[in-house]
Amino acid sequence: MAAADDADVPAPPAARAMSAPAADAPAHRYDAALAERIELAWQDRWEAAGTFETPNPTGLLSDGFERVADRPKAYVLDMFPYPSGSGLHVGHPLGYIGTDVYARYLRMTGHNVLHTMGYDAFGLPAEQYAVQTGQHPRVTTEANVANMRRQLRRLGVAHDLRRSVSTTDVAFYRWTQWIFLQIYGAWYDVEADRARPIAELVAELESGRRAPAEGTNPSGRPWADLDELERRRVVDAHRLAYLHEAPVNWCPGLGTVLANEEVTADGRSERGGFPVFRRPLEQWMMRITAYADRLLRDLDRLDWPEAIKVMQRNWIGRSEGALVTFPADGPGGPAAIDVFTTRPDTLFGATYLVLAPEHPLVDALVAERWPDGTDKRWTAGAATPKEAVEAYRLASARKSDLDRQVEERDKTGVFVGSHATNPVNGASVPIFVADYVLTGYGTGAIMAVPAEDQRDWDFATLFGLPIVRTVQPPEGWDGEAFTGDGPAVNSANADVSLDGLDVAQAKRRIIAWLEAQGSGRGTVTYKLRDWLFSRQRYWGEPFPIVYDEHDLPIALPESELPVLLPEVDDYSPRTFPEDDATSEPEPPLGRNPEWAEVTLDLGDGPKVYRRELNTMPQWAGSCWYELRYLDPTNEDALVDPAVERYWMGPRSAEDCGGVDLYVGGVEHAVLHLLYARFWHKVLHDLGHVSSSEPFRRLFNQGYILAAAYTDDRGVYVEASEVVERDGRFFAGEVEVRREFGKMGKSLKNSVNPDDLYESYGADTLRLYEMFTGPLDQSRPWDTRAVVGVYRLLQRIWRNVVDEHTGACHVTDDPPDPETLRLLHHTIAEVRIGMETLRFNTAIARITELNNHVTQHFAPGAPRAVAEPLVLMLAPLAPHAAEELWSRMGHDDSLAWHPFPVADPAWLAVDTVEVPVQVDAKVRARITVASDADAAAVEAAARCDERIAALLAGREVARVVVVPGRLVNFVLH
RNA sequence: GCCCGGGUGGCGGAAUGGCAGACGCGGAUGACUCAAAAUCAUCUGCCCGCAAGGGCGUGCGGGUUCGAGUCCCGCCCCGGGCACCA
Repeated sequence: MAAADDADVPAPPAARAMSAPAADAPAHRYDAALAERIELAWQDRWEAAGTFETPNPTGLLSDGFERVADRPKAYVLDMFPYPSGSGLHVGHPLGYIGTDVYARYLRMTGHNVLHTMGYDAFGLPAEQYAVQTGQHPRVTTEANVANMRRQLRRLGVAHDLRRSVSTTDVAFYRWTQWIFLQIYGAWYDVEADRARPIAELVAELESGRRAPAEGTNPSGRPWADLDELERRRVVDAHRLAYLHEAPVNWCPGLGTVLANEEVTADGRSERGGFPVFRRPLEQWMMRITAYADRLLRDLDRLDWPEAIKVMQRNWIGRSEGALVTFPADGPGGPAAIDVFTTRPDTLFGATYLVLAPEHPLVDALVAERWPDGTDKRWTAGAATPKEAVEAYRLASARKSDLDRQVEERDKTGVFVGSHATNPVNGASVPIFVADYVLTGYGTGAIMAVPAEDQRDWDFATLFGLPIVRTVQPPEGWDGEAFTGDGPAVNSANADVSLDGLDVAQAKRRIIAWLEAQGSGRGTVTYKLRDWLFSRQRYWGEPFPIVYDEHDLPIALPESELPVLLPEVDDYSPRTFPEDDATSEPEPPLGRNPEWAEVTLDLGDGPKVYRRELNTMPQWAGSCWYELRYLDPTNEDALVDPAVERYWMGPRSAEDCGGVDLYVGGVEHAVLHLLYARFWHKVLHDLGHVSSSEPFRRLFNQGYILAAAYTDDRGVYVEASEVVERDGRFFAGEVEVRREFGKMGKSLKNSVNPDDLYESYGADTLRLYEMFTGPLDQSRPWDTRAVVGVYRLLQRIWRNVVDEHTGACHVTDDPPDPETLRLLHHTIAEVRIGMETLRFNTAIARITELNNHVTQHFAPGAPRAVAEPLVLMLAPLAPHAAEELWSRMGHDDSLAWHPFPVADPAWLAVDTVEVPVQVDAKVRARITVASDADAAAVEAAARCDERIAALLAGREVARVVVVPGRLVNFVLH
């Protein structure tokens, strides 16, 4: 799940931040050196005491559960990071700090909190980094994971480290392979609307209760008449993981094929930006389309940002319409062309058909010669339809998606030489091949209605095809295709008339008619395609699949798991010039011939089998890691069902269950989040998990942006080396241009957290990142501004600890009522800030309280204020808070101490200051009893000198009094 | 083109339809200091005014309301997603 900027060169050392400790500073001032001592000491204590180890209700990790058994549970999760070779920059931990603050707050408010962090360590970038450094990917990956663990520990995040996993751990990927076997061993029962074990399908086929599903039995003969191999093929065609020969996204520059989701809109690889070409290849596919409707429907049950839901809805792309069959006369005899349309109401205006170049019926429809009088524009100058179609197909296959984009969508195509019949009016319509019709969507064939579809209009105009309006455009319409609503026209035959109906009515009537005629039916289509699951890569999970002498796949039994990733001489992928569309994928696992063939006894005695040489995509591990965190040491199951039910189970009949809070970036809106939902639903259907969704609540954190600088070639220069002079920016003597962008290697504007620890400490870094804005917002990094929260910590410190002696100097003086009112208001507001993930406002309220304490009680604060203040600080700056707590005489960690509760008695106030307005402009403020009624407040307002002067001699038209809020005198 | 977000001081950002700019950075002035840093104190939206005070202010234009940053309509700009999906 790595973000795109993670391809890997070690970062240059970032600039040293400033702030050297003053030579004559008091010995016990809170400075960076003291912060470091405190932080390292508390990190050791937490670890030694197992402070953040979270017990399960049962199983290996259940020690101590009785202590938390009556607490509500909370599962807080960060998106699985990829352990980058260059380590963290200060942008990465924004979300990790946020979840840590929230999780610590939940623990202090009485929850049993599960929070840990693992590593998505397989995949392309790890492999590329290893290739660059000449080391085995396992070596570099493990070193990167160790470095990231060190950096996170230094940040003070309260993770349960016993639960930390890496996708590359054999003990982890064994279960990834096991889940693959479950998916391979399942099929989708459309009537039951869920996946079921494949054995149940076989039993139903055997018993005759069920016939093979449409498209799974090419011979068409009944199951009973099929031989063993034919039966295996039929069963395999039902599986949720299946082999399929189809055009795939081949990326020569990366040397692998990619999923649709990994290809950008302009036809390039999301990672690396290399061109992607369509190329037919047999690959493993995941039948995610079987879940399209449930993935769409269940979005309504999720507490996710609306933007993400919209992106998933768009990606799934449900559209309702109709399948219509057009009979055709091919040279080889009659054929039937099924088209999908969302506008069956426009059928009377269909004046030609278009098939995608790869459509399987094209060959059967190509005529021997051009019909007499064929328009020259339709032939592309070819002597015969066959020549024209072949040339066109070749040309479009050679185009990458990028090329198709560049050509500004000028319509191209050729006539195949034959005609079809429009079922509603018997009209003979010409059949074209054109690449504006896509193979993978609908049926790969359309009926073209130029009057109501702009694409068809463009094509019809270019090729001189007839245009018949079937929806009356409004008065004064001067556009081309009309896609709006209006009364149907020109839409009647002897049997049925749509004329005068609106679009929705016309659709219903024509679908009914088509169904009665047997010419079509209403149907639903999705944009979502099945997920291409094979990669020609070394650094991924091997498939638990072998092939027999018939080249048919066989699942390895569970007892053969894990299938270990073999050693090979050269694990680097075979890549090609990035535009070499004709290159052939070559999986690196094939370089170990001893591994590639294996002798096994799978029930028929020892036989030689050929192993699957592709590996799984990086997404595989992140599809289920949240389940493994629950029960990471379980060797008998991916997760104990009782443990899953406790942490992720539904809370009510309507609840989908899942993680209580999932925090990560928007970039995973369709990739990871869709794949993970799909796997989770399969596991749910097969009875392995009780939750039907993995992530009940999703929150997108913003990014840390930072200034980046380009020279006059537009090349980024190292931001830490740029200096500002008179509002202009220079790298050495060269003037550079400033811009702002997401912090990362590509913009050369990374800031290393290690430098911040050295200059200020981890607590200051944590506070700074939380203070600059609400968690879901991106914000620019400004090293100069870090000092603000550093001062806050120093001031709090000084209110508790004597800077010169190090002694605690809190007093036992009772605070005055004003202070207590402020304290309890602060508690109430800090709680709101914590619960809404707006930690910036919580920090602001803490700052105000501390400023008040400084002004009224310096040098030492009353204990009755200092203690709740420190407890409120604890989730945000846990080390400093622990240290202060301990210096105030407490032996135990405050991590489990109850969070302060606001006393309602102190939230109520005796008097309030309300503004008095004249004509909605504030002219005075008066202080009144907080329970004063409207008449009393108005009377008090009229008594105010300034107000009295302003009202003197004027007629008051109206008086608005909102008790406790304001008074407004409205004059004429 | 379509679909989402978002426009508030020099900057990051606060504001259940009810005192716009909390809190912080930056800036100014002062205290301490030989001096500087650190620390502390005061001020700091813009304009007019010596002041008291007044005027203007939440992208632009309208509307609803006693009252709009907040609600409604129409624009402009910025960021993101999708893009020949029939």
